[in-house]
Amino acid sequence: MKKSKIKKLPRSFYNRPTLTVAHELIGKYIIYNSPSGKMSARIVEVEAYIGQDDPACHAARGKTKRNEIMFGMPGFSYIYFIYGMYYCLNFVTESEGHPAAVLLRSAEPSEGIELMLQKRSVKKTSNLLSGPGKFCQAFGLSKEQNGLDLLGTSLYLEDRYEPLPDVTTTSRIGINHGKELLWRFYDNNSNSVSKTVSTK
DNA sequence: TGAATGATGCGCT
DNA sequence: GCGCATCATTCAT
Repeated sequence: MKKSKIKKLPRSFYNRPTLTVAHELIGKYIIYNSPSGKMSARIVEVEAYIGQDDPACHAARGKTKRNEIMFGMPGFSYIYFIYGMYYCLNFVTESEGHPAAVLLRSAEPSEGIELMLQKRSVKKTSNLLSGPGKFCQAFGLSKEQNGLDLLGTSLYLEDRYEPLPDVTTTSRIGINHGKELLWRFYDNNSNSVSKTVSTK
């Protein structure tokens, strides 16, 4: 077995300001030991959603059955159903009682690509995980995986100590409120980003 | 290359 | 009912 430096991200990684966590998540790896096998991918695009003052955050108008996981401890998965057919995966950040999360928007497939292609057939792998709905479809994530502890053995994130990516910051996508906030982060050198924004 | 649109179901007013 | 942290397809340029 190859000796490479790999470390599962600890609870303390998530228990920090959400914008810091979001920025540092670019270039990290997500691993899912699914019922059909192991899958992993390199994160290239995320967005931050931060409680009280963020009108686009699900938790902005208080705690409900749907968003209660965001009010809990950091380092858990928050998965919600959207537009009648897709799921989106978030990582809960900041301390308990402070609702915030980072939305995983897109990633580059790494291990278990065949498994992903069984759930979602595409011509180019650059289109396999290049969107929040696409990612959950390929990984087979649904409400069953909502509220998983990211320090468990099923779903977790790793730091593989690769060179730090060149990260670009823009406004978030697909929302109607809080558009002015530059809370979207992506790897400027990846071809798997969900939507390119004119950088003029 | 980009704009418009339909699919489809849940949570909240 | 309406709106939604989306996507694939269709049609126009």
